[in-house]
Amino acid sequence: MSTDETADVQRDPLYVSSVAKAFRVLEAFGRSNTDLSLSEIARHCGLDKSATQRFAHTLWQLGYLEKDERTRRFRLGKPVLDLTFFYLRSSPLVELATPALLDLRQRCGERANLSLYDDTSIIYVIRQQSKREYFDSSLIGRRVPVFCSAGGRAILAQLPPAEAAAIIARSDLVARTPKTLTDRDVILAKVAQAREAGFGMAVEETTVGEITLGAAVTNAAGRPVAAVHIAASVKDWKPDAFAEHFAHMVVETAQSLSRSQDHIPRTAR
Amino acid sequence: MSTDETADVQRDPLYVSSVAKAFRVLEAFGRSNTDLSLSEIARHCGLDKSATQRFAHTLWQLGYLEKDERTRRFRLGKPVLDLTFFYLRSSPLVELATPALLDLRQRCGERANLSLYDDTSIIYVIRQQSKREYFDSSLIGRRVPVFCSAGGRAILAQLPPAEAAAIIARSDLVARTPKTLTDRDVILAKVAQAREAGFGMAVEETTVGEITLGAAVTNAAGRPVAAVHIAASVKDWKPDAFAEHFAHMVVETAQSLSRSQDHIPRTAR
DNA sequence: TTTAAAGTATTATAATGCAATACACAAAAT
DNA sequence: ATTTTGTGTATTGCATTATAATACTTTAAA
Repeated sequence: MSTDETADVQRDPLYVSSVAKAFRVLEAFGRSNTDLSLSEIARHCGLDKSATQRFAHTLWQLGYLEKDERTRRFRLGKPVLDLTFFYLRSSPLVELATPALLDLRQRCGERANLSLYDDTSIIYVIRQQSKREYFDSSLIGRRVPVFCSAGGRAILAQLPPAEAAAIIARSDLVARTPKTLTDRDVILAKVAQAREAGFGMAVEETTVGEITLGAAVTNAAGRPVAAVHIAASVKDWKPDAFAEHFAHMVVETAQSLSRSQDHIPRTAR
Repeated sequence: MSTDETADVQRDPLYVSSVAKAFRVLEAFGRSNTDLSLSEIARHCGLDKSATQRFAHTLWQLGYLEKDERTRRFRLGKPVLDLTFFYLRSSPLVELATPALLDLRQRCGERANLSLYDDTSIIYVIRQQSKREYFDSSLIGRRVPVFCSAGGRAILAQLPPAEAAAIIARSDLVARTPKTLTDRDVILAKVAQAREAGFGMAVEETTVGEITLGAAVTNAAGRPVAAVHIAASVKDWKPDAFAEHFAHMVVETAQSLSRSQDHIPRTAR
């Protein structure tokens, strides 16, 4: 992304820059929620007309882009879904968590999720939905910053405090709702609180009207790798009551997944 | 994939073959459900040692592959999940179907799914789960052949008979369970039956113990683009009773999604 | 009808990706 | 211990391949 980084990899004889450009084209579709014309793609990913033409064409040949012959606009192709399937299918954690989250949803009657930890964000990988909700929230692959999510704070709480602080420092502390906490120290206090309690909470910080509660899943080495969390409507639950009713279930589920991480034959992380 | 096809694209001056090789590396992970070593990747995708080395390295730099520094084995990276998110988020059909399927699940108490049609297979994109089930079945991105699935047959039934026959002819008619129908004519009869009834059925043809019922979603031009389907246990339902209870709900949901395809502002297909 | 803008096709140039090869390391096998 | 085999990593000269400029075509707007 940064120019320095680009300079670094230019000295790397194994680095094939064409591949990087192809992915910049695919990633352009993250900046728009509609289909894109060739020149829109070029604008989004900063490639010139020729390069965009060649990579869009190649990706289209491979099926990773679809093209509407009438409007000449591109969209992502269905093979991107295959890659996600391969990812999920090969994850022992996802496999174990699937039935566990279904149980959790049935026991608490609210939406139950598993998210994977990735640097400054968490990514939703399993969603056991119970009620209608905001569309984006229902999708696999959604990223949410750690600093303003219940699961993210639970994860930060399992990291050495210095490391957690570094993650926050590296995060883009932008408010997603009017209630998002964006002050570094206030967030760290919330993380400390999560460390104490064994679970994190966030009230309307990522989505208006939504209250969430999460607990971290750790690997055999004690490092957080994921979070189990549940979400409900602020109309149905006051924060205290929510925690009192459900915290123990969420924590239990997360701990049970953490324990099973030890016995997994395939490589952990 | 075929040698002819490769020859074709070699004459295409816009085709960047490095990109294709990179995707062959990613697709290698579809052939295994564990992580892969460099030489295993090479074997799976038919690239030589050097090429595999360079593309795996590049994909790793980009984050699309993760590498366990201890075992030196690769797995897919989390960014592949982002692409699926971008795909799903930009699909008006997925957006509309999400609440519709949740309703459907709640009304019939069984698992409700939306799958997209792609040539000889359908791909699961929304899953509203209700009970524990076979792990693979719970994942987004799973592909199932049209010839042996309820939704697939419902889709074939909406195509001109000649086209449906061509799809079957092109399909790899391999049995997935002891009960999978693999005879061309028997399958076409099932498709005709689905055309008559307005919905398709399959009993233990893709997964042992599972009975499924599906209806096609068509776009404004009347072409099938997806299928709504439900799945239950053969222990709970005999085929006739299953259809009698639920067929109308599934068909209704599919039709309602088909109708709404007209009014979508963004490009349809 | 003109003008602009976007998409598509072509091509000479050299930079880039290529594959052979050499080196390093580990785990079996002897 | 010592060899052998398989795997991962690093290097490099060569020419294939991707590149980017440009010209052409189509579509949309003025």
